Amino acid sequence: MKNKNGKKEKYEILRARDYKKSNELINARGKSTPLAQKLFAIGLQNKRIDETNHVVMEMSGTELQKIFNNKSHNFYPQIEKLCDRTVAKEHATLFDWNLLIKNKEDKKLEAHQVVTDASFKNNTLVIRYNEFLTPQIMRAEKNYTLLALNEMLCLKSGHSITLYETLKSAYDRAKWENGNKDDIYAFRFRRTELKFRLGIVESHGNRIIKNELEKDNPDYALIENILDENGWNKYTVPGNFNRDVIKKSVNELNSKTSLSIETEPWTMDGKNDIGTTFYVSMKDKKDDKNENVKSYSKEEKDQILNEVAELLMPSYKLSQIIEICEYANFDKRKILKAFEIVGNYKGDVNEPMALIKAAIRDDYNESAPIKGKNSFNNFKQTYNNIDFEELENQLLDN
DNA sequence: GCTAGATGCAGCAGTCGTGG
DNA sequence: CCACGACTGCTGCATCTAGC
Repeated sequence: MKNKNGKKEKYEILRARDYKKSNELINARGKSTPLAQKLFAIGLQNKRIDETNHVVMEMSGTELQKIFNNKSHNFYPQIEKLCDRTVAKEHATLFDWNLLIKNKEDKKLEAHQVVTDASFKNNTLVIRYNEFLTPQIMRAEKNYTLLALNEMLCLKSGHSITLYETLKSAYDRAKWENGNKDDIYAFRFRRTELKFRLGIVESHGNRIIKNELEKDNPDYALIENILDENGWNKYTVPGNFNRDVIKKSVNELNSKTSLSIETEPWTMDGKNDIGTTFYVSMKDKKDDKNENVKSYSKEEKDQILNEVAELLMPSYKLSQIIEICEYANFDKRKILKAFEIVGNYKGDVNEPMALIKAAIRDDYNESAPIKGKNSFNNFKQTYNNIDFEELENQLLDN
């Protein structure tokens, strides 16, 4: 956790960041590994476009090892394997990450390989993404979902990561449609649709399946039959799917993220359940505060204070750091994020303490550099940046 | 001293089955 | 519906080793 000088390193700040993912990418069906998804989210912090209009992300192996808190000497070979096209087929690589995306014009499903090139040399991981993703990644300021990197990185299951992004995206949209009101929103998914989204089943290039998926209301019973006939289906017993995928992921999300989720089987005509209804809300910030006050002992508070002080002294006085820690109820994520915002602030900061406190109070959610004082509250505008035409198209799609 | 490769072990994730 | 377990493959981690 600490380098030889006893200082906290910048990956701690990195973990406190958010990442943006375009809703189209979130809603795509496809298969990937948790590691590939995490690398993608981390790489978003340091992306560029190369001369051939491909997005390239570069990450140092040492940093990655720290972000993943993996001290294993087997870490580097793992990354190398991820980049190796020639490894055995059962070993997942970055190149196995495929997405099925609906073309906006003709609504045809297009299969895309997400990563076109990856290498791990000289302790640097370089990932080059398919050109079709360039606008998705670089122009994600419209119609995107803001996701917390630290929440995502601590999720172990790949299903949990996909479900987290899917439900957070759906929640933000519902919230925007309802005048930015925090509430409990319900989302229904057919089981087969979830299997595709989570990459549990694939179309295997089957024409009938692809045709159905292109429709506005696919015949999921037909798709399921084809999957069964060809032995491609998984979780043929609905209860097993609910138990091993839905329940497991929802438990993980409830315990590790800001989402609060309850589920209910979706039954049709009183017959056996055909899917799941998710009731999603954001955990109450007030409750969080109270929990934090209760859950941090004096020793834990001292520990957090020490960690924050190591990072921020001598730029800030100890008295200021104590003041901020107490103001944030020792919520390390909020504290680091707030100090980072002030660090990124381009204009004059007359009263940094006031700015930090405001960031903590509003749980400020935008990690991009702030251009002017008036934009300080612009996290609220996040939901106003949605492209109306896109949204309409998506609503028609569903 | 630092970085990285090899190996073995424990535990976990994903999938599926059984029995109550 | 639930609890539990079997099985497979992967992950995390400690330890030892080797090269620079």
